[in-house]
Amino acid sequence: MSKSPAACDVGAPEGLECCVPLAREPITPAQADGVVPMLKAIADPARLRLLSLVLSHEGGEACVCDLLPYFDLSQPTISHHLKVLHDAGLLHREKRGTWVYYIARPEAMRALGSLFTAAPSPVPSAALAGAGA
Amino acid sequence: MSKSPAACDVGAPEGLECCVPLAREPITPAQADGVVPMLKAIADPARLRLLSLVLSHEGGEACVCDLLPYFDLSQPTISHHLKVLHDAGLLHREKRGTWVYYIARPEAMRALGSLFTAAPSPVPSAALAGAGA
DNA sequence: CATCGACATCGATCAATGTCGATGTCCGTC
DNA sequence: GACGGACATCGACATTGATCGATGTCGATG
Repeated sequence: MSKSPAACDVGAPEGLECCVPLAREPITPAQADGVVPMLKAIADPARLRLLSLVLSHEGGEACVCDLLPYFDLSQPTISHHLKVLHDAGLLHREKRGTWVYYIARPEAMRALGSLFTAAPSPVPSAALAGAGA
Repeated sequence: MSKSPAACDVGAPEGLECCVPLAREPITPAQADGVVPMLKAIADPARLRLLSLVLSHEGGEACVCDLLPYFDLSQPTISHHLKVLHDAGLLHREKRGTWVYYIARPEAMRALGSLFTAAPSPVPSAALAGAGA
C-alpha cells in the first residue's frame, strides 16, 4: 500500500511497514499482511540458509552457482527459492554477464529485526519502553 | 535439553539455537531446522496478530476470550493457531479456572530478534552494513 | 552461426496447512 | 447432579507450497 511511513525511512520495498515493535501495540491486520510475506519467505530451511549464505558470502553477494553446492536440491528448486526471497523483497537480483548475483537488502533485514527488538538505530530507548505516545 | 549452547544461555526451549546472527556465518542446516518452526509459526497473519495482541495486552498475557473479538475466525481456528504458537515455543499456556491464559516467551522473542540484528559484540559484519558502518 | 553453460519457467505431483462445524472435556454455578 | 460457558480436539475440505524433470532463454565462446 502506498502510505508514507512516518519516521524511519529506510527505503522499504512495497509492503514494508517498518518500525513495528510487535509488543508496543497490536499490529494491525494491514501491517501483518505487509510483513507476513517476508516471514513466509524465511520460514523454510532452504530459504533461511540461502539468505544466510548470501549475507555471509564474500562481499555480501553470491551467484546461484555459489549456492548450489550447499544443497541436495535441484537447480530449479534453488532458483525457485531465490525467486521467493526476491519477490518478498529480501534479496536484490543483479545479472552480470552469464551469472546472476543475489544481494540481501539491509532495509528488509532491519525491518524484520525491528519486529522483535526494541528499535535498534532510530528512536532508541523510549520506543519499546513505556513510551506513551 | 540435551545439548549445551556455548555462551548466551537465554533458557531457550527445545530447538532454540540462540545467538545466530544470520549474517555472521552461514547458518547450519541443523540451526535452520531449529529456528524455522518459530518462523513458520509467525508467518501467518492471524498468528502474528495473536502474538502481538498477547505481547501488547495488559500484563503481557491474554485469555482466548480476550483475543476472539479481534478476528473473524471461528473459535476452533483461533484455538488451533494458539496451539501452533505454543508448540513452537513462542507462547506459554496457563490454565486459571475456566480460562486459559497465553503469555509470550521473552527468550523466544530474543532468539528471533537475534537472527536479524547484528550481534552486540564482535565484528560488525560488513556484509549487512552499508547501514550501521 | 553452432554450441555450451548459467539460470529461469513450466507442468505435474504429493504433502502440509488454514478453515470450518460438530463434538468432547473441564470448571463453576444453580 | 444438571446446566452453561470456555476452550480443545476431531474429521473433512480446499488451498497452498515444495519438489522434480523437461524445456526455454540468454550470454559467451569457438
